[in-house]
Amino acid sequence: MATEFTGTGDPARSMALLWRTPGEPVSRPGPRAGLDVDRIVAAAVRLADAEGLSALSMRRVAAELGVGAMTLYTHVPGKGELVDLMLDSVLGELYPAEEAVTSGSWRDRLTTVARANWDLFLRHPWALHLATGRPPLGPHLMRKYELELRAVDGLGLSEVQMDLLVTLVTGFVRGTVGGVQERADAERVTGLGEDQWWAATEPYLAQVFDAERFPTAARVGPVAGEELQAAFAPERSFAFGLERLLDGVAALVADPARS
Amino acid sequence: MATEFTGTGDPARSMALLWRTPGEPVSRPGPRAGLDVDRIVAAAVRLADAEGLSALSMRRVAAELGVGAMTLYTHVPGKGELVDLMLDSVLGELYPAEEAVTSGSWRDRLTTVARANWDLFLRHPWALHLATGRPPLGPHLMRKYELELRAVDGLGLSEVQMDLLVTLVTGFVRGTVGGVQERADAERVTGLGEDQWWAATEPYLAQVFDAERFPTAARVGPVAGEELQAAFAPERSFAFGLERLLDGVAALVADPARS
DNA sequence: ACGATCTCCGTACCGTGTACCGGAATGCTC
DNA sequence: GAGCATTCCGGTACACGGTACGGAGATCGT
Repeated sequence: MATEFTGTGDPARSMALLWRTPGEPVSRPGPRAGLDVDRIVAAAVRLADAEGLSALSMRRVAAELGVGAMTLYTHVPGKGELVDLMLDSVLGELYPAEEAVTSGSWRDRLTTVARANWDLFLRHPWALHLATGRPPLGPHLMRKYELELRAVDGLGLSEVQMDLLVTLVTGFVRGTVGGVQERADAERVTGLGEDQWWAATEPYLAQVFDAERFPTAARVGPVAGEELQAAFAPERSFAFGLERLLDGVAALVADPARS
Repeated sequence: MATEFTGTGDPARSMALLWRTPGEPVSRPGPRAGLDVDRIVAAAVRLADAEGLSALSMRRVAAELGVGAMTLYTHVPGKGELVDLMLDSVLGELYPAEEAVTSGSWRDRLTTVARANWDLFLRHPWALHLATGRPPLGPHLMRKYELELRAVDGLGLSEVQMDLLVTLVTGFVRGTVGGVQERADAERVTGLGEDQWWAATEPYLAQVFDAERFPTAARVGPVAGEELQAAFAPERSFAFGLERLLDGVAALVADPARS
């Protein structure tokens, strides 16, 4: 699994691709293209969904499309731009019904935002491993930002507070789903199930673990391990964290001047 | 920058290395080793601190130590185990003064936890890019877990709630510092400063951005961009998020049965 | 002195992103 | 219809990655 950076390509070329700015509309010489950007992006997303970001190589994507590796470079400047396009593409899946983010109580709206991001990361785990310090400013990212801001609009918060709040909620989801996903990824990478890994590790831990040095861990660890290993554990973490977060937001909404 | 997985090696071998279980204490034949695990780990941490996780290759670490690449494999089974050792090693920097996490109000204690994790990730940004679905259960990770649990002990919370809460706070820090760090990383990877990148991108965005479709973004974006681009912006995000989180925790502490 | 055992490491294999260049297909111009 | 600029396609090659393999030399117990 590799971390890819978004926004590593030429900004002009990236923006043109993201917004699908038509090149020359007139008919030009040369053979008709048997391939286009959308098909490449779709194939890359399918591949990354199925086998993870580490399986996403130009050769693999090309093979998936039945073309040579270098053919991709006719349509996409490089892997960096492809990753940008993949991300903006899947962001288009968010909020198919806009009303869900703009109507109801602010608590419901923020829950919708969190849940939507959660689901998206579950569908496309590779998106977690993208470093979006230079986000691909494509149409779907813009729409996402707009709708999430609307979810916190009209609460008497300042513009900066609104931005901070949206970032906080989406960041929380990113962190939480990351913890969940990393366990699943580990299973695929190591080929060992969680229980097998634990069975192989626990005896050695028992040898070195000093319950007198770590009394609280000795007390909490087993209980938490038991309780949070079940299938619904991710839901538990998500729900618990979101409730705390929303309670904190409620305090802010009640008194916006507190921060 | 690559995401590395912790816990990819043989559990038995990994645990023996993490806890530095002595092998055969008697003197054996063969030349004296000119290298040991600690020196390798220290060199690897230095390298990753300075140049990022993507620069961390076995060849580079070996070169740093003035030995051949394959020499490392005499002391460490592979790169996966080396990463485990690196992480547990830097976790040892946390909480040099244990009292800070065990005394004072719970709000102060949790602030200390968050701040300590924040500082650690700033010192060792590569740690953010480790997928810890199978955490290296070394002595320093154990100590970290113990101390962070103590920070939320005695508040009337259940064991599971304690574990969830610690995970929530550290997850929040991870997410927040990630956003900050990714910007700095992007600058190094692309060689473009944030302002240069924005200057190159903004004209294209202006061409395609439709203020009527995205009115809220049009209103909030510029203000937030202005306000949160300054040097202290990371601090702002961190402080804002932590206050919301702690306010939410206060509601839980006041009424532990609510979740 | 011998043999077992250990440290060190050169070579090699496969996989990566992509620069470079040649060959084939196409549509515009004349 | 001929010529040609332009475009698509993809084979080859390079530097770099982790590490399997096996050999050379050092050092100990016997």
